[in-house]
Amino acid sequence: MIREELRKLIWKAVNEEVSFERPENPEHGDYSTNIALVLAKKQGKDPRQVAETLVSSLDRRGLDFLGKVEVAGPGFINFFLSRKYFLKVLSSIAKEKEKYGSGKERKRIIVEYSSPNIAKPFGVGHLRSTLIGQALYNLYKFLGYECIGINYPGDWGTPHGKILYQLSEKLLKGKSEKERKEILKSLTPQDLEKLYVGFHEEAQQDPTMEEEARIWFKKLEMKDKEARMIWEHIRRVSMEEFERIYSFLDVHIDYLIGESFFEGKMKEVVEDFKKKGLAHESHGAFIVPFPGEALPPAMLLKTDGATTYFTRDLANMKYRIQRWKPDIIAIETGNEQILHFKQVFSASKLIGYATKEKLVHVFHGLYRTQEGKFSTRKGQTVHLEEVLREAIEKASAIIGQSETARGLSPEEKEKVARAIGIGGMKYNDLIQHPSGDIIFDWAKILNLKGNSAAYIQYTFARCRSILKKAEAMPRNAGDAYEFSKEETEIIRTLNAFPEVARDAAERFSPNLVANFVFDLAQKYNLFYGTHSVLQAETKEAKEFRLFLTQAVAQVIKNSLSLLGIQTPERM
RNA sequence: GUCCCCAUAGCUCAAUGGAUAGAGCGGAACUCUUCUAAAGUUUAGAUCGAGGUUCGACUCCUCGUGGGGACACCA
Repeated sequence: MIREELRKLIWKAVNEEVSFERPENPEHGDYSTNIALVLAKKQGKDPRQVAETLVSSLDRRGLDFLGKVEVAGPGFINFFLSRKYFLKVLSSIAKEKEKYGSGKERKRIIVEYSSPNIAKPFGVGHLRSTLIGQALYNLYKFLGYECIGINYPGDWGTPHGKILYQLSEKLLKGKSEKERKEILKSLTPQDLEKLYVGFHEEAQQDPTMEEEARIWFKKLEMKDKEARMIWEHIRRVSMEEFERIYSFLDVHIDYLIGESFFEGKMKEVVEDFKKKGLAHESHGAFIVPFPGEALPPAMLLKTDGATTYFTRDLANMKYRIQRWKPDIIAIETGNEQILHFKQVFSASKLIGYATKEKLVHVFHGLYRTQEGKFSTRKGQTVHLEEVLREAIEKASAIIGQSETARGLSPEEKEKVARAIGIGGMKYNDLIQHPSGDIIFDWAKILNLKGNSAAYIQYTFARCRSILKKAEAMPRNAGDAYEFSKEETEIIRTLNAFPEVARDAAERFSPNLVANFVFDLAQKYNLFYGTHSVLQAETKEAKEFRLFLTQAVAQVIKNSLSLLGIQTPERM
């Protein structure tokens, strides 16, 4: 990557770490650094002077990617890439194809994401973790990391007492053994949702239900056969539902390790903390303080001796680090868990479960309506499939009118409609930085114009269409051709892709990739409107533009695939 | 009460401390005998407030205002 080369170049000259930016304005070069401003400040000199001196001392031997280097403004040093290098970018893409931009990091990362709750519906809220997590997984894999994706569903804890209570009271009571089996076997996710919502409504009138639920969970913890059997059915029904949704969304998570998995592993954690004197008794509970860290203490054991999710997550950390020895652990959840993970990470380091591992909590904001809160109670949940179905329908309608899709079979059209509908849903989420709340807006998700997945997919299809109509692909981009402003802009953008992928991974921000690919598509569409590829003025121009078009299609595909979005050939 | 997240155009979002704060939607006006008009062009429109640090602040610091969340027996 050029950024690294330039860094080395400056390092050789002044022994300083520098950062580069890619200026929006092409007049400011392809890369720019403010190093002279920083140095001038330190040395009390004139920044432009410092910049000039630095530029003249650069050892440019053998660096044929570099064009002119100039000092501008208050003392920026602007680097322009050479024509030769621009052509090389295109041939690299042609050669490396889906590998263009990828890396060879030999590190290992665990990404925990999705993690829905058993017995609750998979709403739009859970979608965020699934999509962001999957995109991060894809990104790190692309950079060469060995990725371990973990789905950590909430399949344990008092909420499950509620559903156990509901099932046994409402559906199973007074039934014969055979009937009970039948009922459990034919249980649907909708049944579970109804029972769960029903519990909260009824518990308002009858507070004793909460106590009953606790008793049921206690039974489950005590390995009561009956409770266990019902729980397993609930778990199965939920997981089947989730799997169905994952496969619909084209999401694949390597491991399914739920909270229940750590049931037997928490005693050990409590012992570890006791042994090292890192936890103490307080008001009958057992807590871990964080001296000097401005964190409130976290609870390891409740007064009744039961564990908490803090205990569970510590067991989880210990297990993961021992089993996989990762370099990075990234956990994707809602932002309401920020404090919790600060505590878990700190405690993991205190106790020594984690040492050199980089622990990252990637948190996302919640879905909201424009008016305010999204009330998940009382059936206000928006069902994922409802949204998707509508998105797909809308795409179908447009495909029906599309001239170029005319030759497609109904099955193919359906496939394209799905790619567009699901892509739109994913893009709507990933275009935004994870941390903020996200407004649930039907119009925006269903939007097929402007900044949307469909716009980018459409641009890809345009490229593919041109390439198919061209009789032959040129071997290289034609040296003789002097490219235009629009074409230069596209190459500059293509060159940025490997760096964007790295920045997005490093900052855990898939939205950088989404922004990038939209920008690329926009630039190609601008080019498309001003230049003809197949009817180009000269042979050289045609060859160059075909080569460029091919490169754009490839990089759009690489980018969207990082986001988990498909690129149909025609639409 | 303490801590955390957020605040940018009418709406939804961008912008590793950099050069003229970018897009999309919506509004107004245009461009299909021309490789896919799901496109393109033109146009109006914004950094919550007050201080501070800096050559330079949407970005960093302090104090406010507004929205959301967490803070011992829910996860």
